[in-house]
Amino acid sequence: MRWVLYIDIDAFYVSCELRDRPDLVGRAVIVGPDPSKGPTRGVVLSASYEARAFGVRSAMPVGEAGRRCPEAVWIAADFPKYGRAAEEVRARLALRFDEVVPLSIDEAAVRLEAPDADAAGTVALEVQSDLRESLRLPASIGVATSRAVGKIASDRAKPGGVVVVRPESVAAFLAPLPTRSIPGVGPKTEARLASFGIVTIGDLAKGLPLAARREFGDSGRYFIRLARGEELVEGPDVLGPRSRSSDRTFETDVSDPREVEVAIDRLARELAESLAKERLRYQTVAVGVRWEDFSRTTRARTLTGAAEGSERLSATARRLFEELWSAEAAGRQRKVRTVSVHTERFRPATDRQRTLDSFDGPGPPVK
DNA sequence: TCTGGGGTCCTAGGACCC
DNA sequence: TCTGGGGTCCTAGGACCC
Repeated sequence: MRWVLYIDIDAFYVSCELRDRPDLVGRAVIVGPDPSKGPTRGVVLSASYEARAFGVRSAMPVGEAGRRCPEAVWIAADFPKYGRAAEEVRARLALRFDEVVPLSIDEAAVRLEAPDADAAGTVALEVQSDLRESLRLPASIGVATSRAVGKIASDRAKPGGVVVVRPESVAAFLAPLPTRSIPGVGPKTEARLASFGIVTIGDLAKGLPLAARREFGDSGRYFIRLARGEELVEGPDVLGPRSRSSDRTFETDVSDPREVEVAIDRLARELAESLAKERLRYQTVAVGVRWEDFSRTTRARTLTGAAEGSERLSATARRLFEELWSAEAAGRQRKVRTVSVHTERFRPATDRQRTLDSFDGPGPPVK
């Protein structure tokens, strides 16, 4: 019988930091920019369960988190460290499982053949101890026959548990949960469902009124299949990256377009460098602006062929920003909070020597 | 309380083609 | 002269996830 183990590392960034700072185990620890070190527009990236007891949550503005939990120990984020730890987890899982599907930096699913639910649950417990002992990382694991139910089970298993859902119990397991527990249902969809009287997954299992069926379309059909414990079509496994972007939020909102253009140049260079490392060429370039009122505008252009290097990226991005800015200047004239440079439609870079702009200037390429 | 920096997927309209 | 149906590509925006 085929099972899915859905593995989720608890409070991932904090747990990575605690490996280097065992003295902080058991304390309220928050990864993010320390608000006592001056004003910042940052948010909480990860909070230990001790900090969560004070009401601190991921994505909360750090000022709010500092007020809720004054005793917290703050640690600045170290993304390369977390990337390495994620690799360690995947490598460890690959020792035991043929198919390891990374689903985010702190989540992965593996396929398992096991005769019954008890046997699958035993394997999950072994994986959990293995990750704890070999990598010193705490995991929650959901065991089910589909990835989606496995994920929901892993959420219920947090922190540090294992939840096994037998195939015949899927609908009963899900029925009392709020629709919000479904991956893909956020606050907006939850509210739209509630307006039809659908609050729990059990309500969904009964079907949707005609008006709701029209409104939710394909996703509505998916929700109902899930709620009834029917077989689900699993998304494709590992694909290459589909897009890459870099953004920058200004410390204070900006009204001078030249200042934004300087930032765009720098973002384009960073992004081109990261794409070059992965040997990817891009064909679509976009620029996004988040305005002072937090709304967003984007402008995209697809090039006639795949491009690489920062010159082309930067020039295209600047042109898109000019268009976007003049449209705004003709109307509301809001200040810019965040600017982003975005690329997609990738093709592998060729071995042939590329265009001139992969050089930094005359002479041999630097580095 | 005042909201980061990454990403993915979906929808919808218009252009364009057969 | 005014017209169908289907498909793909492109763009913009939105919802959602970690």
